[in-house]
Amino acid sequence: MDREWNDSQPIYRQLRDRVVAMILDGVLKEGDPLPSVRNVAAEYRVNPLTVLKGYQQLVDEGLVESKRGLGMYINTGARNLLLQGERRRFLAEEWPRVHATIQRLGLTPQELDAAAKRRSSSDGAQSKTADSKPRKEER
Amino acid sequence: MDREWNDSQPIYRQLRDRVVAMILDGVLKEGDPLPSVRNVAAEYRVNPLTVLKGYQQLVDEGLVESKRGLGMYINTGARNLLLQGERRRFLAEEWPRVHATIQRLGLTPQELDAAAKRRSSSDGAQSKTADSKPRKEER
DNA sequence: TATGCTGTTATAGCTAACTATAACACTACT
DNA sequence: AGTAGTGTTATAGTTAGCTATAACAGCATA
Repeated sequence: MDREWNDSQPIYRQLRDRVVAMILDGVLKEGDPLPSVRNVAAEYRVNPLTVLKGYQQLVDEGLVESKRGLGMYINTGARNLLLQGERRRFLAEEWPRVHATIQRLGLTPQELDAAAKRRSSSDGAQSKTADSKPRKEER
Repeated sequence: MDREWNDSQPIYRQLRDRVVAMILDGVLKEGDPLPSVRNVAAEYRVNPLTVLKGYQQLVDEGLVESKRGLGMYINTGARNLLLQGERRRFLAEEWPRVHATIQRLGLTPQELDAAAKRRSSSDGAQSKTADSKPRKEER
């Protein structure tokens, strides 16, 4: 399990995204309870408030419901709501930027496919990158 | 012209990314000066320090060189260095995540193509005119 | 020398994100 | 009633990002 956090985005946002991914992947089904705030906080060594903030986003989006003393439960229709909303957001905001980058770098479908497969394993070694230029060290 | 900033990333990072894009697109060529810190700050209504921070990243990456009293100039070999580095970073870090999202949402190539096209109209960075502000271009 | 453009540094203040610690409120189960 | 699990709120402190304002330092040219 990933215990690491991407430095380019707030933790609570990444937390929200992970739950979303789990719902879309069917790991968490409608009616299921989310992992408890305290559990997640302990597991990932993060402040409970941070976890709560991520969960609250999901509540605000109408995806989960909070039952005090019980837990937070995934609403019925959550997955469908996500498939609509996330698709729209991705196509309108994220994909155009990514697409432009792909064009800019001149990446081929072959390269992209290869990189996508390599995903599950942690890519430790990249051998082929030739750093031809000596780096400057002024400061 | 985009005066808007993406809320999901710090401005200085986005600024750095824009310059990188302009280098890759050939809008800025090696040896060219970057738009001055003060100009950019005024144009985008942003603090000069924020601009400087973005530019400093480029210096740290060995892409541009700073000449006090003159300006910041794109190093020779910058474009090549970028094509290497950005490709590696994108394939290793960004693409796997994006690819997973595409899979998860069940997006088809048709939908992706359509969304990609809808973007270039509002983007404008591809045209040859680098700047709306008339700049001195002698060196 | 004076002006006007560059990059750079210094102070100080604001907000968002995250943290630590603690307490409160509710529910289920024994 | 007691306990242990939930979510929730309160207080307070740290850091990163951004801002405003001002000054300092180097280069080119009239």
